[in-house]
Amino acid sequence: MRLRGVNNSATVGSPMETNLSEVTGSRPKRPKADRRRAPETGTRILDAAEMLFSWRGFYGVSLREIAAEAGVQLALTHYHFGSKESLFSAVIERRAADHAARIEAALAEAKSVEGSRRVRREAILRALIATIVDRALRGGPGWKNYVRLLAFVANHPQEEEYVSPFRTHYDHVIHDFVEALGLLHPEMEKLDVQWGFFFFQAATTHILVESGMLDRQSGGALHSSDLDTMADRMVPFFAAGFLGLGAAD
Amino acid sequence: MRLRGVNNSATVGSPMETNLSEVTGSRPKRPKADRRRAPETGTRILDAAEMLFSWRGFYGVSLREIAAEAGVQLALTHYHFGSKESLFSAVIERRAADHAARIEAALAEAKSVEGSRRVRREAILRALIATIVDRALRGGPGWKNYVRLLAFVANHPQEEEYVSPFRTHYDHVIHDFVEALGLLHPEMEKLDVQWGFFFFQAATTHILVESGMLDRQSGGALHSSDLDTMADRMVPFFAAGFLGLGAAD
DNA sequence: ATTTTGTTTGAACGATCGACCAAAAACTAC
DNA sequence: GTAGTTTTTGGTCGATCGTTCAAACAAAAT
Repeated sequence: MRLRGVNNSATVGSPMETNLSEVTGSRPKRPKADRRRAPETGTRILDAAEMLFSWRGFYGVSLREIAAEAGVQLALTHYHFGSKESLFSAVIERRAADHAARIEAALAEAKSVEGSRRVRREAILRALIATIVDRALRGGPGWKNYVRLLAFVANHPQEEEYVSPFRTHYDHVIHDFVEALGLLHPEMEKLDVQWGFFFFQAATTHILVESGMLDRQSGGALHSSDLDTMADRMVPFFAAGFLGLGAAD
Repeated sequence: MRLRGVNNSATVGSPMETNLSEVTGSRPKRPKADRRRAPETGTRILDAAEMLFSWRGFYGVSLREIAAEAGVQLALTHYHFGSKESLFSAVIERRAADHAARIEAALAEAKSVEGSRRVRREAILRALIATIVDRALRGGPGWKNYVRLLAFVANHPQEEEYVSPFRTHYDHVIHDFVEALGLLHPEMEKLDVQWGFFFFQAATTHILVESGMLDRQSGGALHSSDLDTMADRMVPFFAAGFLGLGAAD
């Protein structure tokens, strides 16, 4: 005879949103240092979900697959994260803030680069692609999946509801890049600056899903997993692209 | 007590693959002109599937949703197309050959354009994007959904099995574009030509899903649905991009 | 040692999934 | 009009979906 309200969110002692745990610490009991009790489960589920979501998207993966991949019981996914959508959000929340901050830091450094307009423009573009590639290749095992998931979601129509956590963390990053490029190019139409960066960002997100199209076309000579080489080619290509939209060089 | 073999594909009188109906006409009965009996059902299902798949992908749509959208019984999807995967393939097969042929025709015309290398390069790039945009905007109601579905699938990892029908129709198109650009630019590394066109194609497919990112960033000044304007900006941008990879101009 | 709290187990629930079928209906051919 | 074929109907199949629960277990706190 349990009351079954509108949404009796998660049973009694569920963790749920341990993300914002360092707010002001107004919890009734549980005084101090308790990081050492559940060393894995939550992380294991996040890792498995991150990997599977990045390949087949939100709809293409079941909680049973995630639990099996993580080697835990199905019910633990609900205990730790409440629902499938919350788990998806948690996967994003784990890295998004750090990722966005790294990109912003790289942009800040790029804005202080001296040199010709071409050099400074390339520095700005490199700040985005190099930071993303760096995380994908040198951020540890989960990061590559996260980057692919980021690209996967960015390529989805805006109508989908589960993409909103991404927008929260990355929209202002994109805005800052457009602003920096606009300041560098007062001679350009503001709309054309937006177009140019949009093309750059579109290519970036598409390529990161490793669709394998490139590998097929080149007969093995090129590999979409060779992200460092790709970044080295993208920067001069898209920097030159701005010339086609009226950028002075 | 029906025999239930490995795959007793579709019950007795199912149409199934009426696509290749103009082969050599070796069917036993059914002599001539019978186009006027089932004016809709199959088409209605295809239209509904095309629309729903383009927004939420293969996994995100159920046959019941498709049937409801088409206003027909669920079982009719199985009767006309056999399975969900076959229906997905049929959606692609309906337009892919025509679409690829239009792009190839535009490329052939572009290759005969006279003028500077810049002019000829822009003509080649325009052949792809303008043809796609033309179908999306002026091809009739279903085409816009098809183009979005095309982009949706192109942005998926190659491991997915249901993307193969797309590859069959479009891989050689991409190859021909790379070849044309390579002939126009003998001074460039062949790999760089591939990179350049890959960036162009990546931006194209990403943008066509109408992720709405552009609309948000520009505060309403730009609309990703304004595809004609986008094509006009893409062509000079990506044509100039090749300069960054060593193209003479 | 006992209570309290947090975590895991194993099993179900109602709903929905793709697939399938026998019978009715609609249509064509004779 | 009757016979034969194609299309539609309404329903069911087993499997799987996300979610939920009571009970068992583990770990701290008292």
